[in-house]
Amino acid sequence: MVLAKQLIYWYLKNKRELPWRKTKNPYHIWLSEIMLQQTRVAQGLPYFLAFTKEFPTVFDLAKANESKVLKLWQGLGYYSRARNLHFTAKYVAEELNGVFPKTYKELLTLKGVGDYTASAIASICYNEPVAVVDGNVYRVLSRFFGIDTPINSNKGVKEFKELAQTLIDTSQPGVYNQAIMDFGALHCKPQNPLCHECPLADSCVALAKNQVKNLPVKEKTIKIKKRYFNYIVPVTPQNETVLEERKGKGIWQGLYQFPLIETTKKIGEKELIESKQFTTLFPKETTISLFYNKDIVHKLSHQHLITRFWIVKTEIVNKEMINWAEVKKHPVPVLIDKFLQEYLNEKS
DNA sequence: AAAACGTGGGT
DNA sequence: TACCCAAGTTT
Repeated sequence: MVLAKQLIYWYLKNKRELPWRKTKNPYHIWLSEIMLQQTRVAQGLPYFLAFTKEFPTVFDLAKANESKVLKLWQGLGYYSRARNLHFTAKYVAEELNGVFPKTYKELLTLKGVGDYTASAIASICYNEPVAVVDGNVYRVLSRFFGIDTPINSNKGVKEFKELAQTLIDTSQPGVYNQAIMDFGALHCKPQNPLCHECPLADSCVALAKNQVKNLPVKEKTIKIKKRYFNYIVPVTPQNETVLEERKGKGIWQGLYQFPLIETTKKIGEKELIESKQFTTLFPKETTISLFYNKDIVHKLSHQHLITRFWIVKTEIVNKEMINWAEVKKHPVPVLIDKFLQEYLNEKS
């Protein structure tokens, strides 16, 4: 296929030197692919280096406890990836003697490994000719072929996967897959693609029809929900506080936070200290103060958390208390980590 | 099978 | 500012 050859030619000239491109070790490839799901290379790179240093083999990762894995993952987001990563590491280490599955089909059975990741690992590590379809591939193909099927519709997913599979260079599928992705990331970018110096300009349908900026098509945007978080930060004379693990469904599962009083609308100090949750937490009198003089709005992909941090000085708390020195050992959301940095800085 | 799941960079 | 979107997967 001409397109494949052109992409590979471009890739060999323009590719980025990345640590996971020096190896076919499936542990490293798997780790990098999980980290890069919905994540830019620049953001994932330091985490890849930290993980490979801390856990040189899948056995090392399997041995760690989940909290340590989450701590190292802290700040990378989509924490289910870290939990699935750890689960799969244990599975591979304990059930498969540390040997990763070698086919697309078997790789798909691993937790956290979907169509894209199975294709990436199978092609890069084992030369299986299975095409990856990530955000870059959707963009490159929709423009090059002028396809306006919404990429997040069932029809689009199927259509693009089938098309991608017909284009793959079966003699070097791993190189081809990385070529089309790097081309999408660096050249056929979402905004300001480099069409004027594009090796595919002659045959690009979107360019010919002046539709580049309209492709790919994505249907419907999610609507953002607002939530109101009041974090209660206990401080005792013994230099203790309280940290709780987030459990069950929802955001930040497995991460830690201060006791949270969530409300559907803004509330003031009076309502807060009269609330049942607050009075239950503190049996003795307290001194309360707001840490920031304005609300912190922490933005997630699909919700805005309007947040206040309340410093509560007290003798005793109706929860398990820990020393402040222990706090930084726990994995916490970025929202909490930012507060901690400023609070501990101010405190010292 | 639509919705949930984080964070940060870019415009 | 607000919105897009980034090497997607799970439920």
